[in-house]
Order: sequence, then structure tokens, then C-alpha cells
Amino acid sequence: MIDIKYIRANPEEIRAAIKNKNEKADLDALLETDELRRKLQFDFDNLKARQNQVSQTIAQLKKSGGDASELLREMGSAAEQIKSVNAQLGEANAHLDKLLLTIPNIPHASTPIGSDESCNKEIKVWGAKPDFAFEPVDHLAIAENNKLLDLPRGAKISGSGFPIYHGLGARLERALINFMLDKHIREHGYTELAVPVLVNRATMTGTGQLPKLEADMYRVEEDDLFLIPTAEVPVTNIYAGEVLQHAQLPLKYVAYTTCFRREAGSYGKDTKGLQRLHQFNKVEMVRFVEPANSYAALEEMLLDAESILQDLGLHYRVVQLCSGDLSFASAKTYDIEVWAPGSQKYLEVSSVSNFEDFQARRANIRYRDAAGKIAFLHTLNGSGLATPRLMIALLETYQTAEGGLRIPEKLAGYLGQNEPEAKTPVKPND
RNA sequence: GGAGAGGUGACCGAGCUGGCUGAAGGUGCACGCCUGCUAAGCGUGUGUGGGUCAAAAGCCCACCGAGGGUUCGAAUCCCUCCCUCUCCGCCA
Repeated sequence: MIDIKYIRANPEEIRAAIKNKNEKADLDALLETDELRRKLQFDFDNLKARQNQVSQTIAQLKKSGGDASELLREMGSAAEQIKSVNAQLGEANAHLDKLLLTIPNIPHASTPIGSDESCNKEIKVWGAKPDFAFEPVDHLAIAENNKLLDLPRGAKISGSGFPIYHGLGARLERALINFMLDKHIREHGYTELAVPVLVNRATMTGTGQLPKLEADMYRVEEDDLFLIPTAEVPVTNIYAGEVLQHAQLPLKYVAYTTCFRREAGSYGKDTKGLQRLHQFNKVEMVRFVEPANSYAALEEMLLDAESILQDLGLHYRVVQLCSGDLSFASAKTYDIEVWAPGSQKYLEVSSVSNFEDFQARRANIRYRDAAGKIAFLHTLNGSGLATPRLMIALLETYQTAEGGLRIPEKLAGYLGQNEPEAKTPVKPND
């Protein structure tokens, strides 16, 4: 969330941020509530100060055997008043908190202003669209040929959007996950975490998914737990409510989890095959850094994510999201879009974001700087990467004329028996 | 799920027959001093958030797992919830 003091001092900047991010938030109600809250707090403090003072006097009178009955009578009504003011204050605070949670983060100065993804800015391109001596087919055809997926049966047991990876398909996916984890751990200095995929309401609020996205998440009603849409949620919240030491920073974590998204309202949009799923796997990077370093860290994370695609020899481009496409909590986001030659389009496989202190403030994650001062730290995260679309690009890029599949060298070790760059199609082993 | 014990400051640990206790004592840490008992001694300091203020100092308010209640007054009494530990049950 945004510091209420900052909002109070810069209401027009906040108003612009809300508009540019296509958010709905009642800033005027917030400012009014803040005003009311402060007035009530002031009254409460003064009443309480008086009460504390008189209580001391009563204590002394009682000790010395004096008569406190008059003061007791007076304080009886004061206590009533305090209770009433306190109740109003509690209400105002609750209302303010609620409104505060609906204010989005302010886009970074470098963010293009625009209403939707058409305003996103291409930052860089790596590699080139591969040439084929034949007409490349899409990933579904390749999966069909090689028995990599069983989508109908996934739909039978759970519903559409719940894929079954089969045989080599399952092994390939697992290989990707292991390859990515190892790369980030060994080459980029991340520490691996294995985290819960069911989290509570406070955790979902900490990273900014709640209250806005409640309808987009799977929920276990009886325990008021939510299935995570990304590992960002549990990992970022591990230090909620804590004060870290500056010497501990930066902290760099990588976690592989299954992710769950209801994708309510996106029916029919890019839903073919593995493009948009309710359940998928993702390797996620999360960093906790000192504020001064967060934008340098953002660039590093982008490179960390890109290196996966480079190792796999997949053509991609990087775009910077415009204000309207930026997520609620993000100040600046790069998307990496990998080229899928069979589908003839770029697919988003990673989102790398700097949240500045927006999440830290919500989750109350602070650090003590070198001078001993306590401040909110900055959080960042980036997919590194999500497997389904990566799988699409991989299958479509490495398909052979015979309908088979070559395996990139970097993945070969993770797949076991298959030769790197095999000239013959990989045979499903069952 | 059942029974019991407990949650206090960076940490350990008093207080819990309600009233100068934001909180003893110890450890740690910081600064200073001392120094032929030296991985020692002495001294001082060492929470967070909010308000007042141009700012600082000062002053005021809140916070002893969370939220309510009783009371003039609660870390201390009562209720609800959460978490940890032990035993039992159940399941992997």
C-alpha cells in the first residue's frame, strides 16, 4: 500500500495513478476518512491522557487512605466517553485500512502511460524467428504425434484447463523445472525454497492479490485458505511482520510451485492447448533488497529470466508494460514473450516486477539500515519461468519435419536417455 | 479431534493476590573508561508506531500472540480466536 502521509501530501499524483492503471478507488472517501480518523485519534489521546493522570491520583489517594469517591464518579462518565470515541476511532481505522488497500501502486516514471497492452513498449529482442523447411505445426499437433499431453482426460477428471502431461511430456516438464531451478541456484545465486500452496487471507493481502482478485482465486471455504496463483505470494510473505538486518540483504529466493488460477472472465481468449490453464507449474524468483538497489535488481532479474530462454535457444522479446497493463501492486514490469513458431505468436512466459515498498508496507516487511534506522525494504519477483507456454515454444521450435522433436542440449541431461540434438524423432517410451 | 502447558523487548527470563512496569534481572549490541586476575572489569546507552512541533528537544497516546469484555485504572481478571510444545487418538 501507499503511505497515507504520502497520499495526503500528493493526492493528485495518486488520482493520476488510479486513472492510469484503470483502477477504481475512492480517493476522496479515503482522504475524508483520514481526516476523521486523525481528529478522533487526537480526541482519544487527550481523553486518555486525562484518564491516566486521574487514575494516578486515585491510586495515590487510596494508598494514603484519602477519599477518591468524587474522582471515581467523575471518571465513570469519562470512561464512557472514551469507550465511545474509541469505538468510532476503531471504525474509522478499519474503514481507512479498507480504502487504503484499494489504492494501487504508483507506476514508475519510466512506465509508458497507456490504457492497454497495445501501449506496451518493446525493449529488446533476442534471436530471430526460426526458419523451417516445412510448415511448422502447433504444439497440440506435436503433442498428439508424440503422446505428450492428454487434455481430454484432464478435463474429465478436473475440468478444462487442468492438463495431464503424459510420458515424455511429463518428463520434459520436470526436466524444465529442474533445469531452471539449478540454473538460478548455481549461476544466479538464489536459494531454493519449497513453500505451501495454500495460504491464508493475510498472506494474500500482503502481496496485493486481495482484496482485488478474490474472484480469481480458488478458495477452501472451510479454512479460509486460498490456492496460490503464484509462488510470489508465499515467498514474499515469509518475512511478513519482521525486521531484517541490512547485512542480510539482498535475499534471493527461487521456488517452484504449482499455481492455480480461476481465470474467471477470460473464457475463449487464448485458451487453446496449454496457453491458459487453471493449474500450471512455475519457477519463481523473489528478491528482498534495500530500496536504493531495487531497480538494479530488477534489471538483473530480467537477465536471470532471459538466460533460460537463451540456453534453450528460444527467440523472444522483452516488453515494458504500460500503466494500464501493469498489475495492481507493481511499479515497473517487464514481460518476456517467447516466440511460438507453430502458433505464429509471442507468448508471455515471464513477468519481472519491482513493487518497491508497496508489498513490504502491506506485509510489514522492514529492515534496519546501516545507520540503524528502520524502513520498509523493496520486494521484486519474476517468473523464471512458467512451464506451459515455455513448453509450447519448445515443442514448436524444436519440431522436426517427421513430426518428432529435438531436445536442446541444456535439457538433455535432465531427460536422461535422450541424445542432445537428436536427428531422429524422440520416441515416446510408452 | 481429545487432554494439558505455554506465548513478555534482539535473545533468555521475572512480573500474572490489578495502580510511577514500556516493562526487574541477565545475555547480546553500541559508545566511553580502565587494564599485568584479560574470550576479564567499570560506566553509560540500547523498542516500535502515532500525535503535537518549521525542526529538534520535550510532552502526550498506543503496543507484553490477536480481538473483545470487566474496572476510575489490566502484561496482570474474564471471553473468543491464532500459534508453539507434551501426551492420546486419527491419517499419511
